[in-house]
Amino acid sequence: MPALKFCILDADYITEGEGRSERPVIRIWGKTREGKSVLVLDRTFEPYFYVQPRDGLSESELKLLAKRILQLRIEGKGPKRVEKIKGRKFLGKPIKILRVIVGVPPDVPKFRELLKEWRDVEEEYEYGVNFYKRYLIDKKLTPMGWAQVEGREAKPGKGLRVDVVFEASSVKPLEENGYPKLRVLAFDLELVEERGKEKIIMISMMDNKGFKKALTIGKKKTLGVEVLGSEGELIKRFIELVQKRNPEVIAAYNSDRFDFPKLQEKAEGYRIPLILSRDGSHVTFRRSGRVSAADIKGRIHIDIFDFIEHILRATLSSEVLTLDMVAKELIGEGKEDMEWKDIEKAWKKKDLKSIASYCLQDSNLALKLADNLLPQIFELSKVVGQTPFDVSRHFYSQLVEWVLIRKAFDIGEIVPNRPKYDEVMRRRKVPPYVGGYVQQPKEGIHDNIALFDFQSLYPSITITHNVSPETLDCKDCKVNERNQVPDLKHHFCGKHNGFVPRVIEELVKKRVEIKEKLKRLGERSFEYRALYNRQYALKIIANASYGYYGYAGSRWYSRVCAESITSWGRMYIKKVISMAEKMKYNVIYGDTDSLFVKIKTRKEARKFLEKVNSKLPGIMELDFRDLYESGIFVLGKTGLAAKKRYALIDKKGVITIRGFEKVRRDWANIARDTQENILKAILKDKSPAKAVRIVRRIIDNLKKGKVEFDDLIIYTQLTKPIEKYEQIGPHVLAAKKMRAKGMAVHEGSTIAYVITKGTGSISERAEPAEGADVKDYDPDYYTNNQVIPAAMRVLSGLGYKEEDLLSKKRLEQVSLSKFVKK
DNA sequence: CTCAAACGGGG
DNA sequence: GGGTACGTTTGAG
Repeated sequence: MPALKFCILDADYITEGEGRSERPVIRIWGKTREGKSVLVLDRTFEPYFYVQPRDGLSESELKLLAKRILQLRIEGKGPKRVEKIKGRKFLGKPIKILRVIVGVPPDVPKFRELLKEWRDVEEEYEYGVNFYKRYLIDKKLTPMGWAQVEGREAKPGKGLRVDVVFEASSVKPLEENGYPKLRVLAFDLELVEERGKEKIIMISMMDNKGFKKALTIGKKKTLGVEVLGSEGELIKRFIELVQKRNPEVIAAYNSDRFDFPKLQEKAEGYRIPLILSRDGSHVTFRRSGRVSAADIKGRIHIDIFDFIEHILRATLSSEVLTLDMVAKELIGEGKEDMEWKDIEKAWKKKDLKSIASYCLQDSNLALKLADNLLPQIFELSKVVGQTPFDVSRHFYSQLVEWVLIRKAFDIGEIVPNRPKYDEVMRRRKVPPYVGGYVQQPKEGIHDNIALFDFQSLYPSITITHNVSPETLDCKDCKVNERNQVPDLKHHFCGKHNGFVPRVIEELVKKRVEIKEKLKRLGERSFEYRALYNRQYALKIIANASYGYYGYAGSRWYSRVCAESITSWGRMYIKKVISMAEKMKYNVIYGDTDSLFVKIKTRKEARKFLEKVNSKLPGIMELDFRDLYESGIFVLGKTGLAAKKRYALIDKKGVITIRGFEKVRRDWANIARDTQENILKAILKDKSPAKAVRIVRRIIDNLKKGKVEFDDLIIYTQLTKPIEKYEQIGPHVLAAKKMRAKGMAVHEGSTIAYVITKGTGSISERAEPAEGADVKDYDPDYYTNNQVIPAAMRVLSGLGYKEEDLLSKKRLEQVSLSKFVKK
């Protein structure tokens, strides 16, 4: 029988036929080693879900139940079969279960709905697993892994842009490494507002085969830019070029929420079919979480921002996830300065060259980021067993969940249901349990700091102490065999390995193996990069497993498990801190699984590490991160629960900031700029006194009216029609005033306003920026609600009070020596 | 104190 | 397209 080897890139399903004969077709999109694009069609897989009968049902009653299910009808159509399944378990205990096989995927929730209230039905399971995900799991297929399809080759039908179509009789996973070279195309849009309407003025594209293009609208020919006659023409040309370049991956930055919705809206308006797919279908939007993801059949649309927001954010030192900051950190290359409004100015001046260079720069960065991140996304796909499209949009909790679901299938465990809405709410309302241990920072500026942290503290605890919902408070092991939780009256079984610890242990073991292999490989090799990314994927999933126990939407939710893990965590970090102190080291700050210690040399740091690790049990291990020249540590707002707020400078002068940059766009520029300047004064000039002087000068300027009007404007969006607001915030009242003046404001408008002097609430004193008089602004508001809160985030930790910023009297000489602790 | 609403990324 | 899926902060009341 003809067979073909290919790498799985994406999967989905369609249906064929109608009524009773309607059936699903699984489609797997892939690529061969030789570079041929493949579409595999599998008609052999059927949708199903599980039904658990009421406890204590006799054999004959069970048969009757199965028969009754089989007799259900939806529009004359019944389930295909009902099977009694043996050997399944639920949370470790044997369970009686029926499997209901239906015609097409949408029948699953319909039939479930019909039988869920029945007296003889206890519960239904696995009705919420997407059909194509179900297929990948049941067939043990892994995206970005290889598979062999057997069956018959078919002609690509009309409108199918693939080299080979294969009708499968079977698809089996293969143990092979690597993946084919993929063509990646990045793009970017520029829009301006013209007469109150948004308009796409440019689209740039770039791919990893050297293709580069900027498209714009106009009449005049411009060097290096292709000029189209209208916005519609522009979009059509973009579609044409995408199809011509025929990429496997389409990447952009924030394209789920911005570029594709805009393209879709415009294309619809002009009645242009937005067909970028390989099967002739339009771009569709799939809800995933709170975002709609733009889906292009046969190609992988990766929104780089989504992946960074969900997964990479935690490892980035930047807290601002703009393309500029992210690119600077990941590829060492940022954007040229061009403020958002400058694009509009350039457009009015017909300065196409500037816009094109800006737009191409964005495509270029998106392409480089894709080049950098795709290998990580692909490894995540392999570990989780879900498509790159999906894993790049998942949260940590979802990654963990899919790993667990896959494993559950492999060992015959029925997957617990997602909690219902009420249950999620109940879980959220429960008072929080004690988290990680925080050793209050010794506030101020410190020199010579070494950072240590536990490598995977929580996963290590989960494995070492067998923390799992079904091993909790077991009755079948002796007291001295148990894993007793330090601060709680709970224990975990010492005899039988729990489901979750088993899965996590597998991840950790694989990671250890890979790390061993890495030691023998040159850092430059392709294999090294791939394996490095694999171990990283394993690490982040293992680390997220703890959070999954405490996540309100979890299928394997267990507050006690989460609580127990943090309890052990506190025990271990306290142990390390007290060891450090016994060795006469000064511990500046400790948080959950990390500690900052005053240590001068790397050698000394290593020595300290060795001593500590020799005293830790099992797989618990402390790591040495880095040595820093100096840093400032600041207490959180409450003073009690210290937040993670510190800034460090390493030996090369690179600044790491945590927890300060939280000033958002609905703040006035004056607050944002002030905060930035005082951080610079402290870290670069090491002068808190200078920082205070900066704030005082700004406050003084505010009083004297020596400020730029633009720096006072606050931008807030109307997210619903004005009439629908219950809470009338400042921007809502400003919008009403605008409307009264005959200006067009509607849902989605961004309202620019300033707060003026006078009486009444802040909202009542909000005036639209356009038409407001510079002289009318309220210096007190800008001082107390903008500049001071922004400044105090940094300065409170250095011992300053609000009064210090406000007082006119000369501040006593604050020298660096007061803060630098040698 | 609670509740509603906004932000993020993009332009 | 197989229910729902973020986490944090500000201002009003």
